[in-house]
Amino acid sequence: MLSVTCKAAIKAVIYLGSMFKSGEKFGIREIADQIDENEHTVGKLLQKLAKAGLICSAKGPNGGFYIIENQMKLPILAIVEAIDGTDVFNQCGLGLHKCSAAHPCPIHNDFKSVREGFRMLCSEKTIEDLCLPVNSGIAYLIS
Amino acid sequence: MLSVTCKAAIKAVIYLGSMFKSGEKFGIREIADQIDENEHTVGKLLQKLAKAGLICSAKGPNGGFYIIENQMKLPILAIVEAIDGTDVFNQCGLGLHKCSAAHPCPIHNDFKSVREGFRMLCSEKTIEDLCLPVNSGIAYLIS
DNA sequence: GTAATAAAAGTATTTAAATACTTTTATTTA
DNA sequence: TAAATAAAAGTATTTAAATACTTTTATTAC
Repeated sequence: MLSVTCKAAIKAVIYLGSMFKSGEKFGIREIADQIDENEHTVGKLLQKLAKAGLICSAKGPNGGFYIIENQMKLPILAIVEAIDGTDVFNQCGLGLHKCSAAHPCPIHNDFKSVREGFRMLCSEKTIEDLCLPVNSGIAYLIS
Repeated sequence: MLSVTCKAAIKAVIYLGSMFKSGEKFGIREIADQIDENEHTVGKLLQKLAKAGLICSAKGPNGGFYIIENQMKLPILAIVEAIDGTDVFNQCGLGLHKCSAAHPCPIHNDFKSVREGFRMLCSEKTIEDLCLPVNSGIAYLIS
């Protein structure tokens, strides 16, 4: 569904969100550790997210990544679009390059429902929403 | 969601199914052409499907691949399992190695619904079902 | 203003999936 | 039985994503 990098990005942002109240900034290494993902992959993706305005970053001593109130309100759709693009939400279930209601593949409608369900999930859940269960200890970013 | 190879496999089997009544056999090249997929990829995948008993094959002159009545009754789930395995139906939406109701990721339940929707689609739709719209010209295997 | 810190940026390597190529085996037909 | 055909099988290459490494830039603190 989503690339490894994109799933890591969502976890990274939820991690920053769950630490929002601390007012601290977090380094690449620490974030990677907390979400059990590759440090280099996390470094690159944090850069992209910062450039896209989905998180904030600060260079130098006591620098790192953090998130602000407005960013907490964003749906995870914003992260998916920034990292993987919008293809996930449009691609044909059987890989037809041009699959549409007018020229459908044999599973067009059923797969569309699945895809729409996923899009719904991504557009309805905000970072803030997903931080709640993490902060209350009923959901995790690491196994 | 599914690998390129797996999507090609489903299309290949639907193609064979849609040609079922002809009683003919079809070569790798022809199948690849009809579903607009790479010839080599299709060759490999047809071998796998034949070995898994999801389609039939015959060597030599007038040989090729074909499908029999029983195989038409199989759900496309059988193809997915043979090519991509069962991971698609179990993997965590955020990539946690062990994500469960007891130790869930923040999108556990919502993603589970999406995944279950897809599993439903795969286990309910048989080759036969998906050949119908293709044979009546209202669905396509190629754009 | 110098040293230390940490992200930004650019480049290189690794890995797995996809694609390509080659050889072998089974089957048919003449 | 020999030639032709087509899948089976094995190996090699390519490609894109992931991971690794290096250099640059900005910021802080002394």
